[in-house]
Amino acid sequence: MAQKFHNTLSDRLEVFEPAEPGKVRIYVCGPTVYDYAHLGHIRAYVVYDVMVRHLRQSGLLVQYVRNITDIDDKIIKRASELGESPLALAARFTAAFQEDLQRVLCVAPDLEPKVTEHLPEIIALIERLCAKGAAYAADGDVYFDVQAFPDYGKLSHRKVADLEFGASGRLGDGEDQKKRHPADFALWKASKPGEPSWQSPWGPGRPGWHIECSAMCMRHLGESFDLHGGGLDLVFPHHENEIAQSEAATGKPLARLWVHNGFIEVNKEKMSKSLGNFFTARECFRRVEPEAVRYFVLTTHYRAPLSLDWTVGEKGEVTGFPQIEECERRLDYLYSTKQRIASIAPGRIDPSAPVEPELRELPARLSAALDDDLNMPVALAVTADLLKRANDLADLASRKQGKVSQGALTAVRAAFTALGTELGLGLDDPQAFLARVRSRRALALGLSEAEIEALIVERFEARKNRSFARADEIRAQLLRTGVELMDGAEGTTWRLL
RNA sequence: GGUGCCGUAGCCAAGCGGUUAGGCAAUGGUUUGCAAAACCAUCACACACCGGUUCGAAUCCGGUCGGCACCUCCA
Repeated sequence: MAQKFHNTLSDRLEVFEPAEPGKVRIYVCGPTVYDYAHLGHIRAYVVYDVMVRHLRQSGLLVQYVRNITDIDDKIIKRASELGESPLALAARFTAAFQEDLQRVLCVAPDLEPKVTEHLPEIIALIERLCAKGAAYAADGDVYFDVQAFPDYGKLSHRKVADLEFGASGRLGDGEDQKKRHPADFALWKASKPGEPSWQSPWGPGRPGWHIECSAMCMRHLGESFDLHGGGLDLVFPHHENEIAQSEAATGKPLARLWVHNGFIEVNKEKMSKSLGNFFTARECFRRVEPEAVRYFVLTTHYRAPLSLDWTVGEKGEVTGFPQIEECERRLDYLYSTKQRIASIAPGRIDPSAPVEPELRELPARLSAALDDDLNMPVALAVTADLLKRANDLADLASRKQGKVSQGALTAVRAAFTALGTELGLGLDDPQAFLARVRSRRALALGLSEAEIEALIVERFEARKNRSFARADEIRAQLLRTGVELMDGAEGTTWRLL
């Protein structure tokens, strides 16, 4: 089965074929670790996580590299504000980042290289560029000479002549006077006293923003590899510059397929650190299950904008994220369904009954959706179909004399497994997930689980004595506080509205 | 100024030239001591607007309107 992905380089959907059959080498630009990850970061890394999971599920051996940029101007600035050493600050936020991604069930990359561990590679690459005449030193800095690379602009589809220099209003720090051309960018920056620095042929300094990715991806994946990914905002200048400095040095295409994910938007604007309109992953995890955040990312195609809403209280404080809460309810449904399937009694299973062929096709449909430029919303539509069919089976098993086909159950379980391996959904223990969500909601409403349970016991006694009036009174009383009772074959359970 | 993206039924969201995408909400039904959950049905002859191409267009082309992004901080 062939995968198709949108290639930013050609701006078209392309059939994805790894250079080495059966093996895929992927590099995804990781974060600059000067703060906690926000939802935009989570979106990006969940998208590439689904991609990696899907490629692996398709039988490919994937080598997944995602860097950590642990030295940079913003890290230095934040560290000095906090009175912390830049490296300590970076280490702290690296750990937080890894923890956040783990909570949204992202598989760890095979390698997570750090800039500070690749200074020799970075310096060697800059020297190589200088030797080729593609870079020049100026007063302790080294710049890439854009005019020496005729292909400059091929990724972002723009011409150097068309660039509006200073459009973002960030020029004038003195760098432009050292540059031969305004589009030239720093490969190496001389350090100021007190800043972290490394020795180099140009004096003490630190790497520019783009060179580290070129050095690290080529170090770990070779001078040419299959797929390079990142956020849409990295297309220009970051990835354009990566291409320029890598290809100017090697003469080979850096990556064949360039994939970019869209932004999370707030009030139709991009969520970003600079606009200050972001929510950290941690803030969200306090209100919803991390897996619901993951599900939320899957609800929209990865290249389209994903718009985030939230509710506010009287003091203007954030009280919730309705869309993500909705995703949590979908996961509630998913886990309840899984639990229902798991609890079908052996006596209710008919080993010889036939299986609807549609049930067996579910994993293939899931896979086909992802083959098509990682169409996650369609994968969720397949998921909805699975859950409906699974509940149908569970309903059948709970009917008088009802029996379900062993083959159907096997097919449903296989589909659940595919859901976990391809989308990373439903990997938790159903009971644990459902109990956790319920407890958190009860806490948010200020309800005591023990009191609820006590009332359920009282109601059970009332019902046993056929005192339905009292039973209904308890139901109504709990309902007023937001607790809904559900009488099932195995006793009464409850949930929060 | 340059380069792109988006506008789909009450809300969210697929779609890439011809067959019911899907979800949420709402309403009706099956089920239940009463409920909920679950399932079924309806809402759905929707595709910003105006032209054009085509046997056929949400989908292709041209234009208009509205919104957004990038043009050296960004996932």
